[in-house]
Amino acid sequence: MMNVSPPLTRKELIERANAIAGITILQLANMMGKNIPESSIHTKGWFGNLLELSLGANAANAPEPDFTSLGIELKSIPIDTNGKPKESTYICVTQLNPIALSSWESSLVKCKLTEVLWIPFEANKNTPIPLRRIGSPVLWKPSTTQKNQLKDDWQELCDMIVLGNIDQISSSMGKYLQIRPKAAHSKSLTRDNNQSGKNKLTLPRGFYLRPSFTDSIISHTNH
DNA sequence: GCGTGATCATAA
DNA sequence: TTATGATCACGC
Repeated sequence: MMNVSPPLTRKELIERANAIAGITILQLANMMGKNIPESSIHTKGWFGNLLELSLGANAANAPEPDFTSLGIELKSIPIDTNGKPKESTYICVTQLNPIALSSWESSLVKCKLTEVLWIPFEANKNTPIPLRRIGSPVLWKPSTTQKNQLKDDWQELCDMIVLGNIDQISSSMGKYLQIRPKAAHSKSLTRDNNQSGKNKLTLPRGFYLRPSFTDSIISHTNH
């Protein structure tokens, strides 16, 4: 399998992403010497990993942006035949300690969403995986309005956690940013280390962006 | 278990 | 049809 080194500049990263825009998943897999899985049931995240390899992402599974030195996060985003996001987008784990909950400015969500390279790809079930095409990349930084929207949601949700009410959080909360389970299974447990959490065990959760938010990103920038 | 990459499956 | 809650795989 070919090894791709990290891009040294934003420009180089964008050029790499533009170079694969329009090709199929089969073509990219061939370039990287990878076999395409039959089904995505047991290979969730496969395409995201293929993209990381082919663009030279280097953060591995560390809680920081994929292109570490550039501070840019990579996100693949499945789109339907109308170009709309098919799924919400996972951002990061919901940390349950006082420092992580103390301010938006120092939060992992803000860090991950400082700058994102979105790579849309066709994901309608009627198209065989190998024939699905990769779309044009969108390099995005949140606007002031978007930042405020995300911050408001983050604050509301984190306030609940700080008050010891994490188990009252529902996925329906948050206009654009939501908290949902992120675990191996529904019986998974993690410790709530925030000061009002009384060290209770709770289901691990993550932050996700709703499709309405990501749609505004990818359809805005494309025309 | 934690954090990464996400999508599945069914209730609403 | 859509969104919530659940789940799959992997490195460490």
